[in-house]
Amino acid sequence: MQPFAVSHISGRFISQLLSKRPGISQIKQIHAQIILQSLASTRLSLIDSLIHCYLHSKSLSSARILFDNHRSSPPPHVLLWNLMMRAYSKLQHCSEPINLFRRMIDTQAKPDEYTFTFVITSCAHQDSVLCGQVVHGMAAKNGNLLNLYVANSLIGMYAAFARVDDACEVFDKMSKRDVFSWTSLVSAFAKNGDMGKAGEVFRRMPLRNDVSWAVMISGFISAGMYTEALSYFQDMFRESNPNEAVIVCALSACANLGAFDHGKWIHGYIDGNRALQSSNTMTALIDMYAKCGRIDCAYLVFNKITKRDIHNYTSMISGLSIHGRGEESIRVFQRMLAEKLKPNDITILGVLNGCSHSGLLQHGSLIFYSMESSWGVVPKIEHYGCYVDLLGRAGYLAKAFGIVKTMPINPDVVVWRALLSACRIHSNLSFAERVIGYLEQLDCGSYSGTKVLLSNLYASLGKWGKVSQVRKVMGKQKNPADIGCSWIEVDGVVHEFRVSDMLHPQIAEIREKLGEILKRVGYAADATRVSFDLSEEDREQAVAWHSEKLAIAYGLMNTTSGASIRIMKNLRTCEDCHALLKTISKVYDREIIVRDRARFHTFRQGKCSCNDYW
DNA sequence: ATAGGGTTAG
Repeated sequence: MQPFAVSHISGRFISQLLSKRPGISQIKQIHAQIILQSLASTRLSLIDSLIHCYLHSKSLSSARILFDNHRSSPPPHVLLWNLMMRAYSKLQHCSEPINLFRRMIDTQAKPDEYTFTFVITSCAHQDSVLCGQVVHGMAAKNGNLLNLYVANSLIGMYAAFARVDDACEVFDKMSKRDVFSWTSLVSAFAKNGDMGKAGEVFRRMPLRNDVSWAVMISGFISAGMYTEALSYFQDMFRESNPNEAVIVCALSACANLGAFDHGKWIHGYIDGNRALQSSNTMTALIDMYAKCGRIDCAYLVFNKITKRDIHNYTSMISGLSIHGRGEESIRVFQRMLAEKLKPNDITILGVLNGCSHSGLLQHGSLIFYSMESSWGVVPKIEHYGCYVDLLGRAGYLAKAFGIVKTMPINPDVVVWRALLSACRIHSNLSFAERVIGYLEQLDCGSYSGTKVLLSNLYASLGKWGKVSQVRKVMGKQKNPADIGCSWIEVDGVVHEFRVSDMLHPQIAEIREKLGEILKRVGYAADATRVSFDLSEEDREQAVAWHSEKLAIAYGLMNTTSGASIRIMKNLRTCEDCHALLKTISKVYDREIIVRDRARFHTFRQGKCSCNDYW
């Protein structure tokens, strides 16, 4: 039977067509012609070009079929292996480049510097240090280490594994380095949490670009050094303009610091740059405003978005939740479902959190029990933690304990803490002791993490003998990151206070003001309740120096324009401070908003918005 | 060819 070929097209002409990298529908027509005219057997290079074209139009599966078929008789050219590997190495968490590399070695094909760059990159995407080291060795044997790209990708791979020494070794042996080599080395130190060294290398760089700045700024953020992140963000403007990644990072720093004025400035900058207006920046803006205590501004950003995606919704829902606006959080969630958007695990976590803050047991239970069947999201440990928290806060201690005992994942410290927290809220010591008894029986590592909570529980019930008993078992395990630390933003400047630190330039003034406040509100600190981690001698000083109180003093001293003082904190508001804030809000007639980790408490006229806290 | 990103309960 004759093929339907309308006219005969020469192999040479097809080759020319393919070299122009046509679109997918044209490629398919040309592919059909090659089959119809049996050109594949006479001109093998046509298939190679065809694979090249399929890869160019991102049709990886079509390319793969052709590649696998023609591989047998004359083995494919290195270029073709490389092209296939490059395509797969663009996908993260894909082991195909390594599989292809193995097959390539088996067919006696000789890898070149391109091959190694792709394979090394995908070793970094994979979680395989060992694989990377083997490939490193092979590249060395092949004499490809002198290639700039190969060495750069090696530094990048060791950076991904936070293997600083290996990254340095490759870097030191290079004869020529570019901005990629330097940036990757900075990234290695940053991934390792050593921002001091990262900064050193960063300053030594002969040339920096926007990515180099992004690596530093995001490094500071993962290290929890938000003030430093913002200061680098400001320095950056002298050299280059921030890109989307940097903007998102800077907004995250503002969110963590509660730096509203700074965040607002960045918002203005985004409004003036079309290139920065993306779903990512909108999501980060919503999050920033919510975490700065300005849910009204978060709404404004959210409502202005024309086509809202799942991340925008997630950010808005979580924002409403930390503000204790559970009903609204559910309403936005339902609006999202009506728009046929499928929630992800974090969206569900956000809405569950909203339910637990607002005591919406029924809504929360419904979402928790149907999340897998309705949206295909398998409950993770975080969701269990949230649900246990929801049940516990609502007073269903036995039901919550039942969930913990029967859940399919091993409960972690967070879950136990949520359960014990609920016991504290409902002043149910005997139930807490039952939980502790159960935990001791299990004899697992999670017990130690709950001791702080148990001691807080005893403290809130005035059982001081029990408190010191538990504290003794805990011993000294002070984590520097957990030391009391508060921030307050006044006129665009973020002021940071730590327990017993004297670094603030106005510390003497603030101290004086604090003394005045304490006297005026008739406040007597109960030294037995604060800072058990400190020695006896330090304790009294620590009470007076407690970072949060310093921040309040500074706020009262300097917030003259508005009635409200906003304080952001990374530690649990301690009990005596809570009492102090109530008194101050009454005596000074100020509204005080405190952020405790991710939750807001508003103090107004001697009352606190959250009644479940103590 | 090689480097960088947010949304998470307590």
